[in-house]
Amino acid sequence: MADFALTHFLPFRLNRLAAEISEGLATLYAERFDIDIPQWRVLATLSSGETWTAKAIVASTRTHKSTISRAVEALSRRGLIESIQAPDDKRAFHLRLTAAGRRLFRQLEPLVLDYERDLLARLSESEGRALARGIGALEKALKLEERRDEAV
Amino acid sequence: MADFALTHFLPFRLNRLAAEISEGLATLYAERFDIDIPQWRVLATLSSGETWTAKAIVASTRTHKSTISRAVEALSRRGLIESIQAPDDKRAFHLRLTAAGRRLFRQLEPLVLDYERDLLARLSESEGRALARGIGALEKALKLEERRDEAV
DNA sequence: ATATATTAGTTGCGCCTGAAACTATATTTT
DNA sequence: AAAATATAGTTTCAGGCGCAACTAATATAT
Repeated sequence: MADFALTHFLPFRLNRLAAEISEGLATLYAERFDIDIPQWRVLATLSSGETWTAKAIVASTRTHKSTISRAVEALSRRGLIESIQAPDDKRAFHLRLTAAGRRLFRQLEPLVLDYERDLLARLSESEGRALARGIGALEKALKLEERRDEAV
Repeated sequence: MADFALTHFLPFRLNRLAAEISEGLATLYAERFDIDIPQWRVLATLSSGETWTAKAIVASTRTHKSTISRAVEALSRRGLIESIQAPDDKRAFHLRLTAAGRRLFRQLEPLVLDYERDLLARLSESEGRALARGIGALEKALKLEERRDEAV
């Protein structure tokens, strides 16, 4: 029987990579801005300036709706996003960054982009391309690609 | 200012992929064997037949020591692994699968290998190679590679 | 029109996790 | 050799998470 090697097993390797990379990044913005991962996802999603419903953020980020709900509440409490009841559906809310939220995101953005850039800089160009190709293929296989039509 | 797109951001993409893939896999073995992810990692690590200390499993899997401690306790309680005090260091324990543990792993192994195979089968050969290359490069950049000298 | 089913978002609850403190043993320093 | 420091593994505790139940509103079926 061939030996099973956890450290060669794709799900484990992806998990370990994601944990390692996320932890570094999350520590970065937690320390300076007291933002956690779900909150970061909401801010980043809203960063384009468009309004999104919680439902659309859930679909786009594949994060549980209770988690998004709590992140939205925390960000609202801090005045970083605002929430306007949808006129056509009183259950739903159009969310968007406030001026303070945009200001915070402008500080956040270079931080996280630098983090990503520094990480990718440790790969050769062709390794970087291979990574992008492999990840894209997996996303396609799992139907995780961006679906613009999900946004409000 | 260039628009920031969370869905193109490497840490997010890795996280989402890992979550999606792990969840499917973990559900698979949770349902049939009542094993959770940390327990799976311990079993898989011990599957070669060698003995490992908890410390070595922690280093190899990059899982928190309290998590490994609890997984080891649960597996011991179920008689799937045994724990022998190290003669040269009374703080440490040499862990290994029992006969029942080996039996369980023999059932588990084809399940998880099929899962991985089915996943990779949705990629073309060259996409699969790109993925392996990209992941390997990231692991190297983060120094996550297997370190055989950490065992025992 | 009314009843039924579905949907957007929230909340209570139990579980898991990691940080930090702790115990027992080993190692290093003085 | 005693004291100080480090290490293997456990445990307590607080925080975060997902599930499932819930509320309020909307859509569908009869």
